[in-house]
Amino acid sequence: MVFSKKFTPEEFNPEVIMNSGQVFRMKRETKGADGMPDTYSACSGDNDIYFYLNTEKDTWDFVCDENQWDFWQRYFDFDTDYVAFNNEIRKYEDKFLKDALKDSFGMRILRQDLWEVFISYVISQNNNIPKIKKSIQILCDRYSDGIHFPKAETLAYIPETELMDGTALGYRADYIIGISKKVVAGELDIEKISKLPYEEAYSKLLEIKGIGPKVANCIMLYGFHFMESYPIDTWMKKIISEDYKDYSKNDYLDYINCSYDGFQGYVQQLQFYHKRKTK
DNA sequence: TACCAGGTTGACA
DNA sequence: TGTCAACATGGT
Repeated sequence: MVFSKKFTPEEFNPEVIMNSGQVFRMKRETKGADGMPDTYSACSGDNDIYFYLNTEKDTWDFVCDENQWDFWQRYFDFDTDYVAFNNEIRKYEDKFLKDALKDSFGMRILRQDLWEVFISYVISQNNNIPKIKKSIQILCDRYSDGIHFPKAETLAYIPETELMDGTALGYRADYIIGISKKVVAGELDIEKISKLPYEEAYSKLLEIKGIGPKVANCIMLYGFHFMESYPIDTWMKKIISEDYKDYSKNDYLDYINCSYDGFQGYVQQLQFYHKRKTK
């Protein structure tokens, strides 16, 4: 079934979203040839969708099972007004952030499948985005149907040597197996953690081997949708030292938390995207 | 060819 | 509590 929605470019831009480092398996399937529009695809849990800009009606047309539409509206966070966030950002004299905003019109923070986010960000540690995408796709090809993400029940029983072989996962394979085993054994309930208050969820995540502060923050933001999470990776460190030279690290974080309370994670996403694009 | 990449762990001061 | 080498591996 097709569901149409009208968006300004400031409200929705899949090109920006899928290249922002928050999601590793949203794809542009066709590079619109012969007057056909670019078509994008996404998959989350057991749900699948594709979508494209309908230039005749000037709508974004989403094609998915009728009973999955609610899921996808939540996934894309369509209930949240990102233009309101942008208007808050415009109030401040922050040149880097304003440039970042212009550069990333249509950014949104997705509500992704918790399990996939968990494993994806364990894979992301000390890694680069093309290689993260590659490893994840190999997992999907080898241990699922090539489209959906492998289940914990599958990953838990793969020998470490096998999981390291040809996947480029390296030492992270051990973490993935460990986490999968805990889920299967019922010792780790990700859904339950996602419903805890911020601080409690964060410290629960840090108890898990393979998850440190950065990965925990990413899971909090991209999985649990705690919009106040502000993951700091090598790029964000670069931004703080190069583009906010006048601040000490603590002063900088105070500035972010005070000025953009409740959507720090969105601000971070704009900054991250912009910095990588203009490197 | 070195250095880097959406870092974390465990050891040691 | 803070610092630091080690960790696998492909991208740049």
